[in-house]
Amino acid sequence: MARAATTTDAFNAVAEPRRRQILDLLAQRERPVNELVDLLGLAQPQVSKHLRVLREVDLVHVRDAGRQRMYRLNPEPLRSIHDWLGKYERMWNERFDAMDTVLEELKEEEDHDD
Amino acid sequence: MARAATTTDAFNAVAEPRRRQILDLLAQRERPVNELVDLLGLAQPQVSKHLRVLREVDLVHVRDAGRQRMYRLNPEPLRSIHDWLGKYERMWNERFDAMDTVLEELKEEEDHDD
DNA sequence: CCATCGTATACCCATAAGGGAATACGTCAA
DNA sequence: TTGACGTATTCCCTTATGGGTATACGATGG
Repeated sequence: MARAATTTDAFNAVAEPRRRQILDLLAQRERPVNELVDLLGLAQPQVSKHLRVLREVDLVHVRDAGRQRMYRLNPEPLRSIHDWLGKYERMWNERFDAMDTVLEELKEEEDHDD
Repeated sequence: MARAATTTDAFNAVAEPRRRQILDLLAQRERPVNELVDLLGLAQPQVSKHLRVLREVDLVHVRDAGRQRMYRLNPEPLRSIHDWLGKYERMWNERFDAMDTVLEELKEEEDHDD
């Protein structure tokens, strides 16, 4: 089996930097394709393709405006990612007590942990 | 160009469900490979391969313990994902005022938004 | 020193990615 | 109607995934 399709879920869709850029731009306001093309410095077809992926995972909504297509962000699917991260968030925020930390570090050294 | 390597960053590494499962299991405690194999119901080589990816993006640390290799979670890289999501979090939490919401919905209908 | 355990690597395969380039399609202006 | 504009789709190509299977490798127990 090959790698899961980028359209499988938000996780896969968002793994691509360009698509994250697009979302970042749409986070500010609704935009037509050409505007994204200009801002990204990418060829129009690739932008359309990225938008297709984002559409398929429902991260963006489209609205016809004459011959233009206005793309708008739909942050909802990102929530699933955020939810998954939830259980880890405390791990990097939480202040582990000094004892454990020191023991961890010592252990790593003597075991040549990489 | 092909898709970015899974080892490019945490985003790509975590896009694979199996790898998320592995992280979930390691979130509980440090574990040797075989234990993960049993818990995941995957073949040992695939588990080792997934662990390799996770190692390369520094999401896990290894420690030699005799003939076993104990894998431990390192949540740090997940932070970059969390940080990126930060700017969107308010969008799905924030209470948009009723007016905007209604206008949005009406607009979608008349434009046959998909 | 040898056999075995626990893991990692090497191969083979089918699948699809993302960029480039050409082209199809719908809408609007003249 | 025609032509230009804005966008989507198609095709080509290179690359690497992830699973399957076989095998290599280091450590341990006899």
